[in-house]
Amino acid sequence: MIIGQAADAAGVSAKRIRYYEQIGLIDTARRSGAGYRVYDERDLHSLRFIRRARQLGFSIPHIATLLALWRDRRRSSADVKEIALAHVEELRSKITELQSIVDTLEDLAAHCDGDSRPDCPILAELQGVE
Amino acid sequence: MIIGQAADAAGVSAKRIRYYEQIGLIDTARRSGAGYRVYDERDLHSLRFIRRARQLGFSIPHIATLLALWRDRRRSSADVKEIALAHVEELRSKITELQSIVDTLEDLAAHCDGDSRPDCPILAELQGVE
DNA sequence: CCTATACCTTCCTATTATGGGAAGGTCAAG
DNA sequence: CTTGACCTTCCCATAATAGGAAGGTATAGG
Repeated sequence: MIIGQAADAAGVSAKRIRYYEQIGLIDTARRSGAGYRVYDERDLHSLRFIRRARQLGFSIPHIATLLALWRDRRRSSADVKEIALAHVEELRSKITELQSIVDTLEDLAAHCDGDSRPDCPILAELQGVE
Repeated sequence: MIIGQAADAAGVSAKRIRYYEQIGLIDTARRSGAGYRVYDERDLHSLRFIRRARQLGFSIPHIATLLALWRDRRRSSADVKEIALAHVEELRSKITELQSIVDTLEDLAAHCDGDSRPDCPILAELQGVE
């Protein structure tokens, strides 16, 4: 299987696969006589694992750790859980931050007439009028 | 007032001010005899406006528009409100997305023993075991 | 056998909004 | 006149890709 086929099968772009190889997230692929990267089912499993982890918002360094744990038969589930929960905490903070922005903007927008007149609490707030 | 003072007064770094000038978000600063950028109160107002807008998560292109509206005495508040509400919608989608990841991870973590044994629903999910 | 086209390769650029740092000029105080 | 704290420009790095150029390869059809 060459890179385009692997990309289709794993649901990632060929570009990404090369990038993951370049940064060392996946092993250097074997090459065909013509220099084409060659993949097998095991590689697809890794690529799919990476894709799912990315979809869950894990960073590539975190995924590197998760991949290592995944391959380690003697891992402890506690290690995995710790990474996942730390990630959840990060996401929660981000959500809280975004939510507070939403609240602020909605409050401002609610007091903005939204008509053709120039008066606007949103700009007033940005301007720093208390 | 030179850049370091303006930076302190406006609560942004000197680097940022130069960057904002470079990309055209703020006007090219006047220069002193020695070539130092010189700022006045009006510039500080703009920089503070930008800082607050960044804190509310507006992108620089959006801020450019908001700044233009802010300076336009004949603006309509509807234009400002529209940008703000569109931004709110983006934030909401992002929050929803993050929240769904949090829900997934918490569910998986709840079923993960988190002990020294290797069994781990989190890795099982990433692996694609249904 | 030749050619088209659909791949593959590497390498370089761009994205977003900064931060870091080097090399060198300037200014104020002591 | 030196020292230190500024300023200047310019280049590099970040995270995780996408896009594209230039050139090699595999395959199918005529």
